[in-house]
Amino acid sequence: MLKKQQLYQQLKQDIQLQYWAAAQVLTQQQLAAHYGVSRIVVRDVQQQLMSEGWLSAHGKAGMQVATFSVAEAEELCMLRLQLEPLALRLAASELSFSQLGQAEDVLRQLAQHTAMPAYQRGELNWQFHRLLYQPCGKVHLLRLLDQLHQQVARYLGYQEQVLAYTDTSAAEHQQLISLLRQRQTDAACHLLQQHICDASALLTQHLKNSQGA
Amino acid sequence: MLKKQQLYQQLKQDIQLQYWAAAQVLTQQQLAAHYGVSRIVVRDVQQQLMSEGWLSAHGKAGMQVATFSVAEAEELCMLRLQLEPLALRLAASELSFSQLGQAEDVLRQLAQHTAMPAYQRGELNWQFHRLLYQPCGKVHLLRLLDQLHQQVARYLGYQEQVLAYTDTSAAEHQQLISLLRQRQTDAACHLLQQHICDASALLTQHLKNSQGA
DNA sequence: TTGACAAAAAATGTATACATTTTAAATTAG
DNA sequence: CTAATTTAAAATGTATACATTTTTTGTCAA
Repeated sequence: MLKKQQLYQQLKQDIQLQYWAAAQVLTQQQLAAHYGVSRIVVRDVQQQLMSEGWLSAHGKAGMQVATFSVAEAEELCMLRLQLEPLALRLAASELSFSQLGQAEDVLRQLAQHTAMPAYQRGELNWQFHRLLYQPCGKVHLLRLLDQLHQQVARYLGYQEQVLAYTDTSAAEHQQLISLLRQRQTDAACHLLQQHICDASALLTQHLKNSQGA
Repeated sequence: MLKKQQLYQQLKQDIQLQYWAAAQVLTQQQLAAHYGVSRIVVRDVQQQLMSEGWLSAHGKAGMQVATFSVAEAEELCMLRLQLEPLALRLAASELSFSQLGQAEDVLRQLAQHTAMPAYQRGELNWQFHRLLYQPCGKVHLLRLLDQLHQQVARYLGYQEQVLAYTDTSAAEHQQLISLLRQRQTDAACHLLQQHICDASALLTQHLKNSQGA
């Protein structure tokens, strides 16, 4: 029960850290040998990672490490832009002060531990957003947003550039909280929209830079 | 390679036709024995169907046939309402006349073969919509809409009541095509929105009825 | 040299077998 | 009789083994 979950985490991270290069074709046997597990486990993880977009089918046999494209990045951002404000709007009236407090605690963690590795900051950042959406109570929407976040995280690649992104947004995060506390839903949603736009711009810019290199 | 796909189709259909009742707990062994395949195949299919919402995890072991709730149905409809007009808007300018023609052919099939089984009509209905969205070129969005359609199909349960739904919408479908042909994108999107609203109302009504029974 | 075809190698799909975990039953102490 | 603990049964996770498909290699004829 742990082996599968373990391999899932490890393989995903190895893809994100580009140990396995984008577009590289991997075989079940290769992975099974490399990680010291049976092919069965690899198959399970493979299917999961394929459904999450980390791997893609490659012909009749084999799987390919997902590649990057500006178009895909823009699509992901567009979907975030479409769905996250919706989630926030649905959640806003349900948000308890305790939940807002939780979200603020996450922000404080981000502010205090400036030396935290990039991927951890990324996770905390999403945790913050997620806490705000949670009370909307729409399971499909929330799962969808989780998937989108994963995809975007793949693009960010846990690079240190993410720092710039999370730092810039710290002020916006605080403002978002205070708007929500005052139940100014419209303003909060609008700010969130802006916030996602900014993040999107940084992502596509980052992507264009790294593709040029 | 066919056995897996075969079981996938069969099991999904059996769930939809309520051979396996909602909320029923199934074991791998049970299914393996019933369908005459190895547990490995069942595992693969199980994971796929879980990610598509037909099955849900049930404690530490076992899987449960997904249940129905008005809230979930409404959420699915809301997401359709949010995303399908978006897809149509993005696709509208790219839609070729040949593609519009294809869509019309599907409509004609629906109109001619009135005795077609409900599930086939449902598939054709989605094929029509899908053809209109396809040219938007957003792979994630399209995959997402496919998943949503699957979920809604699960709710419709291939019951004959679906007929009412598809019949009512025939006129709207034609009108949609003609608006798109004239590149009246705004009007087309608005009509689509209306169309989905109608379908949603029928779905939730159908659900409330069948739950009362 | 090149292209097609045949044979070998490798990879995947599937089944069986074993190990571990989970669930159910049974026994016993209170 | 109830509750807790132990024991047995069943289900799942994982590995190995076999069958089938896919890919590659190598040979031969044009």
